[in-house]
Amino acid sequence: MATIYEVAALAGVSPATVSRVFNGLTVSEEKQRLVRDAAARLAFTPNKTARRLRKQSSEIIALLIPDIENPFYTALARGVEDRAQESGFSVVLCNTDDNPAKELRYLQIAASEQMAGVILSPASDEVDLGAIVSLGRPVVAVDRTTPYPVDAVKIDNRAAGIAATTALVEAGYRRIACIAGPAGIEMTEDRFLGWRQVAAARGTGVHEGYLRHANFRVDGGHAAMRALLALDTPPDAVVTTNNLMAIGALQALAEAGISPEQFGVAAVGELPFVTMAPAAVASVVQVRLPARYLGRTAATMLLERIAGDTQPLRTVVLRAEVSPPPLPGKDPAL
Amino acid sequence: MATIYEVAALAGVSPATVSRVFNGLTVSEEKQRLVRDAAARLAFTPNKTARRLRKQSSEIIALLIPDIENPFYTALARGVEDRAQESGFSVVLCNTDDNPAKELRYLQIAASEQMAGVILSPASDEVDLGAIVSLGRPVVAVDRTTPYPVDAVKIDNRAAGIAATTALVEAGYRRIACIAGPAGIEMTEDRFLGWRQVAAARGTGVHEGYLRHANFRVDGGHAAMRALLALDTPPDAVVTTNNLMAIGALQALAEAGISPEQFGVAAVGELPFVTMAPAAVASVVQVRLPARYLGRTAATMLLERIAGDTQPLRTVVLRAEVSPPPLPGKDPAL
DNA sequence: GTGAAAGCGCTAACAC
DNA sequence: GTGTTAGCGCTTTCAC
Repeated sequence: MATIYEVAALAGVSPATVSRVFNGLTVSEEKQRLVRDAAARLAFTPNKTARRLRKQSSEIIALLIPDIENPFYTALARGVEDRAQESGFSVVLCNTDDNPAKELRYLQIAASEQMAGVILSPASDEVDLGAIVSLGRPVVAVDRTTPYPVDAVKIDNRAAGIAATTALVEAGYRRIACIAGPAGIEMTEDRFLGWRQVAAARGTGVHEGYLRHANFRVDGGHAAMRALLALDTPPDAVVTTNNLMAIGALQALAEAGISPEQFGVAAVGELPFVTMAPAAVASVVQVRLPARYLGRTAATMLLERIAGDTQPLRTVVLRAEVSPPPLPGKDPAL
Repeated sequence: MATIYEVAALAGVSPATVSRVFNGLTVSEEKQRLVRDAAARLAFTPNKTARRLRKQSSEIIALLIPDIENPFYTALARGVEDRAQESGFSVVLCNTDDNPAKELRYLQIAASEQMAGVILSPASDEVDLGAIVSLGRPVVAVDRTTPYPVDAVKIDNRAAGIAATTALVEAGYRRIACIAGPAGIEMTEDRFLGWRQVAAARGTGVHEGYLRHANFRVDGGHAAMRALLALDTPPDAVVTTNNLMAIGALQALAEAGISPEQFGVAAVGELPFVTMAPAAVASVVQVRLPARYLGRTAATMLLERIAGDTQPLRTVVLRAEVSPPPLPGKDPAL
């Protein structure tokens, strides 16, 4: 790989001039041409590592998500990546598995790699952002929050829980259960509080055992749904606080020979890749979360901070909406 | 961030000794202790950027995939990441969108970032790996191949296509169509050649218009299936050469009021997140591709090359298998 | 076993 | 507008 010195020698200018050309600083037309020609002839690419060492910062942002196999997070990642790319940044995707130890390790890597900033969906409230923040690296929390004072982009989770539950009530269901995520994560707690609020207000009664905590994955939703069906007075509908648990619940229902037309299912989140009959799909309430936009917004905020924006901490709250499934063959807009 | 010099000063040794301690070179017990204490007190973390500039190489590998929202690739990425992590490497995930321009850009980034190696699923045959290879960076092609001489890990695609089609023939279907991916990608061509071979051999006859090329996404499969159903003599079964197009096909069938029990569907690839009734699921033939293992194998090969392995180029071919769906609630093993 | 010193390739003062 | 030069923090000869 050619260096700035070789280009300079070939072009008959100083290394500094070559650097200036590649950084868009003022250089005479004439020398600019000489430099570009020489660079092209040597297939010169600036060495990012040297530049980073010198500048103490890079054009890489770290994105820490709990589960790369959850379509919600891949859509979010997509949003981050698209926005980052527009500004010439690259994204390193890190999968934390909701494991605080992995999360911490990635934060250390982000620091020692001089990454420009971090977007993360914290695995737990205890995540220690102190080290990275004190390094002056901007951090944005996305989807989930953290007690640490950083910018955040989130969903109005309470409203989402309310919307999901209300839709079931209005469809005539009266014994509405809730499959919530692990206790201790504000995002899922807000969603199930929305459920509880509606259940209490509408007098549908919150039966004993109608609240289930599960992991956020398909198997968690599946097991929880089976348990609900095994109750003495099983529910006639269920709200899940994320997308994958809804899949698990639907699987358990299918195994029990129950179609979604007979049993109310509402998910906070969008079901990925549904292949059910249109009527069945239509009967599943989906509170669509703007995952991609969430990522794009987080990236935008982070990039602003990286650029030196010093306004007070912000939390952007996005509103989810209950909506019909998108037409097949249509890509959901941004 | 503390530097090696500050640690050295505090420990009363030379910077070189600090470096040696952190690289596991021979240093006396005594000084080792001093250095570690000083490092701990200063919360010292070695600066990876400086190290990389000096060593001309990093512990980062680039993974270029066509579609991060396709569960096949996220599973593959998962395999790469797990294996990389075991060796202390990080993975940068890059989404090429099957766009040669994006792919090229990422390859340039990989080079200028001194990444240790590249694993990629080429967007096209024309991808130019010359630059990165001539830099001495190892490259492994995964899932898809490239004319360029690099290591590769792939599926026996012809066999997969044969298996999918044979299963439909044995189930009694006689008018079997094929929804293939874009022309010009060897992976999908091999799969549809498997289909054609069986169709010809079994005398099921390859009707005019039974072969459809589509993009690899859900909408592509959906449109292709609709077109097939609109034929004068529509097929009674279909083989799709990837997972997402199968989803699209199933959606189109569902819209037409046709259940998978009535119309044969075979997919090369695994349907993600199925929520259909067990009987319907069972009637869909899925040729399961070991996505995660594909990724893990590619990562292993790459890491061997990075470590200096100079054996001749290898291509590992993995065999897919037709199998029943995994039990719900079970995570597919590695 | 340990220290001194020379870079890795780039950027940013600082002179001119 | 352009060249000279001093590092960024680390690894690695080369002496000792």
